[in-house]
Amino acid sequence: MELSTEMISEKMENFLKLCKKNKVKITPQRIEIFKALAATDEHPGVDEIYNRIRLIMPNVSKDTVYRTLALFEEMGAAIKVEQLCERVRYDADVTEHQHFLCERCGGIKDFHFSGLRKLFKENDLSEVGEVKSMVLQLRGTCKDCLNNN
Amino acid sequence: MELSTEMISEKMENFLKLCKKNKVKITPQRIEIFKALAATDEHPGVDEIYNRIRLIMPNVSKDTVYRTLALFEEMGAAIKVEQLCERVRYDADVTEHQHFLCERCGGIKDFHFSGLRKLFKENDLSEVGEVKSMVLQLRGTCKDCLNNN
DNA sequence: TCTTAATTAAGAATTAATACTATTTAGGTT
DNA sequence: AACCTAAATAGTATTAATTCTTAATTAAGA
Repeated sequence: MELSTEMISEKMENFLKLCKKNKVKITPQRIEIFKALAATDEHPGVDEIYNRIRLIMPNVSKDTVYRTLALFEEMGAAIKVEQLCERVRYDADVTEHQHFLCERCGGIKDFHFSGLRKLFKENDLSEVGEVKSMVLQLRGTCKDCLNNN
Repeated sequence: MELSTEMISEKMENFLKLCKKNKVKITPQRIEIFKALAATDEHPGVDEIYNRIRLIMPNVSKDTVYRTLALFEEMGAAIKVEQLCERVRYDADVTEHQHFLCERCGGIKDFHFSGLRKLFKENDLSEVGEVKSMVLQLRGTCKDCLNNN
């Protein structure tokens, strides 16, 4: 679903303010990339943005798209859809539990979060679709890292 | 933290049963890889397993480690730590919301889940560490896919 | 022991993401 | 309005995770 023009221009104004606040140069590339991102609710990836931008600016490099999107996140103009774990990692514990990722040491600790199922029943998700699984992950600093510092 | 020997051999027995149940051949590589995985609670990645196995079997290929871990997941002998999103994706909506990933079309829909903060207060996570952020993602089939089929 | 489909090692191929470098440009300053 | 400089960009190279290919090996049932 594409968003309305008014909606987008409002977002664009806000974006330009954010750029000035952050002393970030307003370039045609940045404007087009933001416009492409703000015009959709499809949570596009780098390639989708890149392909769209190339129609208007045939010479943008993919590197620019990567850099620009990362910049938008830093500025608070966009968020990255959570990738909970950069690399594939495995766990021989197949019972139900949740994962805590330590941002300092990169380790993962298991924990049990109670009340999730109950909460799940209380929220009506039929408008979204048929939910098959749910993932809850936490991030922060693990106890070991807190103690060793 | 390494797990106790009894613990591991119990897991190993269960693993061998699973192999037979799934008509999967029991190879020395699979045994060693499972042993390495079951012996730790560190949620190792492919490289960690690979390096450990090479000490015992200097010729295993990384490809075998990849294949074997994926097989373990299929068999139900291990789980993959949730990677919520294979590729980087962005969202211009920076307000608090959750994501629903459609397994059929690959799309992402936004939704709002209420009661999370309350639940968060009710769970004591001080034993794990200092929590800075929390991610809740759902997976399933989105409404559009359900309707178009 | 024999047979065969499954598994493997080794290395090539693929692909997302990042880094490098020479060139260009936004935007403050004359 | 032209000028200056740090920031940004295009184009290309590189890195690193994962997957694929192929020929050789092997587990396990007959």
